[in-house]
Amino acid sequence: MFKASTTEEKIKEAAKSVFLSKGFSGCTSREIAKEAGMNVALVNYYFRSKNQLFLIIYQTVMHDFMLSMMEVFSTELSLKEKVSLLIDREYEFLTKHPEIPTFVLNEMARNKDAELQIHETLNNFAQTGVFVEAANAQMSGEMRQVDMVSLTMIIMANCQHPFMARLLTQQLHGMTDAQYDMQIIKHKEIIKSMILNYLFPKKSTNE
Amino acid sequence: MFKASTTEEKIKEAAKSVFLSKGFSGCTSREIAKEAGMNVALVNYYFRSKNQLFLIIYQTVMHDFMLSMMEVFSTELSLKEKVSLLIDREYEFLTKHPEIPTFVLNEMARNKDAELQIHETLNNFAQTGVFVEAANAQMSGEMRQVDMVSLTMIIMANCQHPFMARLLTQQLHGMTDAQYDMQIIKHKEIIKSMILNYLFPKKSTNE
DNA sequence: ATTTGTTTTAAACAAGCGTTTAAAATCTTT
DNA sequence: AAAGATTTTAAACGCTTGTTTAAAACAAAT
Repeated sequence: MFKASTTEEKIKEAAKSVFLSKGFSGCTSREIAKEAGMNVALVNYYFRSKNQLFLIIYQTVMHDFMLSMMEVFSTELSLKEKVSLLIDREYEFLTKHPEIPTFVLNEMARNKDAELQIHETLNNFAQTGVFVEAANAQMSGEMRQVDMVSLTMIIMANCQHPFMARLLTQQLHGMTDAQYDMQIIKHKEIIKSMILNYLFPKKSTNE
Repeated sequence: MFKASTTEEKIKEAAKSVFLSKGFSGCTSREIAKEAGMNVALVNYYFRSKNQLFLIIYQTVMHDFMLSMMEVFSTELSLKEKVSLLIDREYEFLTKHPEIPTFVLNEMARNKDAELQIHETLNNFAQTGVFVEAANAQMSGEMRQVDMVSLTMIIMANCQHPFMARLLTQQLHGMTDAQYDMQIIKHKEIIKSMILNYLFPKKSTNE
């Protein structure tokens, strides 16, 4: 695997790695410079300050994060298939980047009134038309009457939380890393059927 | 409401409040002292160091957190009723202490190989006999065949995540604090029926 | 009232922080 | 090869960090 060539990319890579694992308050400028294999001053020569560098990293991470949740909505599948595919993609993404949800939520909490907003990604979300699609599916009776907020919460919770609470759950059940990796694969199928059974119940009595 | 009387309790209260909202790396000793209305030296006079004080706070918080998840298991209810009551209690607890899950998971990640373990609480968990109870319920066909790890994960995810991802979800859907508070009340009932429907499905064809 | 012990404070400590400066090293252009 | 511009470094800046010291304020006991 080829690593970054330019100095600027080296810094970004190092910063992303360190920020993701320790958070903004949990690391130092010198730690990032060391990870990038260079002087502290050079980091600031390219990015002016720790905070400026952080903002750039945060934006790219946030963008990837939101994109992973949204690209499914642009497909031509049925709503039920979309939900199923969304869960698959989320687990795939979070297996590669398990620290991202914790990182995003922590930094949003640290920087409440500041520039860590998500307006553009939010607009893209609305433009996919998935809201209208869900409303129609509920009207026709295909889908259970669940508001979009709770729908979002259910999917996010059951996808993200297993990766966020990994340490606690492993300790709680005395599991090794490998065991937990396998558990996650099993768990994905469980929550998928739980969610789909709930959202798209089989008609029982009438019709 | 009466506040703490002794100096030691004042420090503990202040430390708990600051640690919970900002985490260990996100706050300073002087900030805790200020919150307690006193000098920095006095905090160290009672607790020797920032880390020592933190460990005491972490233990009490962790204890409360685990207790909130476990006390339901000691009741004499059926397994289905236990799950239902557990969700109620979790939402009740997390409404009062919404920062605790994030705090616990963050500090576990920061202090991986260190003294933030949970062995005693873990033993109590096994002693409630809920594992045996679940195994029996699965054998008799009363409960779906879901391993205890996934069962734990499902409940934790759907209870804790709405409180952990509050800021993100509010921004995503443009909700006020009051709106989100109401959403949580609605959401609790939704995930309760989703989880119970899944774990204890109504027999359809045979019998 | 004076002594003794405890609690609280102001001030200082070395170390580490984010950031800047100025000089060295390297690359570009002529 | 020399000059100029760019990249990288070592060293320092002032400030904040966690922690300690020594003295002040207070309480209790003789």
